[in-house]
Amino acid sequence: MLLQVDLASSEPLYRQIRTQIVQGVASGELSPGDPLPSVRSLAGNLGINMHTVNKAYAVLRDEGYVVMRGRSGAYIADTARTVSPARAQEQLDHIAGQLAGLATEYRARGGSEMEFVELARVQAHRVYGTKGEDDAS
Amino acid sequence: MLLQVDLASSEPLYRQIRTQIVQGVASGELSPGDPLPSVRSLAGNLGINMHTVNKAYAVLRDEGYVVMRGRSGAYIADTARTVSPARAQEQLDHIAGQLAGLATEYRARGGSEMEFVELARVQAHRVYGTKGEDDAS
DNA sequence: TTTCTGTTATATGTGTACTATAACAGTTAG
DNA sequence: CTAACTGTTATAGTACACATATAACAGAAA
Repeated sequence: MLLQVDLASSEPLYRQIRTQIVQGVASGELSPGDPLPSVRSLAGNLGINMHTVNKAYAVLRDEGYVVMRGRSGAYIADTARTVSPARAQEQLDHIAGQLAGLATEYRARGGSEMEFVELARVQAHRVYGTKGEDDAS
Repeated sequence: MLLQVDLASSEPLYRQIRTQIVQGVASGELSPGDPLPSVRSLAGNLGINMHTVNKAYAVLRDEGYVVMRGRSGAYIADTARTVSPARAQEQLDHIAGQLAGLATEYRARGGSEMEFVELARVQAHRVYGTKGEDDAS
């Protein structure tokens, strides 16, 4: 798992790190139990401050993506068991709200409903087409 | 077109105003040629500063949603003719990127590709089901 | 010409992001 | 048990975005 940050980006550094970890989980490159580098070592490698990495880890912890184990450090969590049902619902509602917002923007541009759904389908296929080692329960 | 802002929200005021105008365009409540209130009067009605409204209008102008006409004020633009092809492509790429990001978040939660597309379809239907007085060229 | 439009300039206060130094409690390798 | 390393918290400083406030400007229209 190679992490990197773009200092010139308008996206906050801690957000970039958080997103890359989530991408790793989504692609299957990171699995439950996998260890994350320590906040100090990662900060050193990226050339940024320790607290910036710590904030990214804290966000991932609050979102249920990561669990902390004392000195052992941070590990990828089993999201299905770590995240509370209420929190999971919040996150799903958030994604749904975002989708509605994008649909609104798309419609304001004059795009049709069918075109938007098709665009979503294409993007989803791109994302899910990456290293899909997932089981279908 | 009734505009309102939430001072307690984490979303910037100028962004709230911008989004509501776009929503009006999407729903058909606002059509090309419709006038917008002056920055001073709207600021007065909302109880906020003139520059905050002015920033919202400037963003809408840059995005092609609004055109200015000297003293007459601001009017809803004909987005199809006002927005340059290059700018339109940028905006579409932005929406596609956002969709990919949401798909990634969804997959990291353990959701399937089919479920995500279905969620997008439902949200799109909600958005497009609102006052659809659009023509189908 | 007068009035109103959006626009720009400058200044102030607040909140977030990032950095820097320092110390702390918990866990674990030795 | 002890020393070392983990994430965590506290405090402080800088930089930038957001919102406010006051002021003035150029352009278009009543």
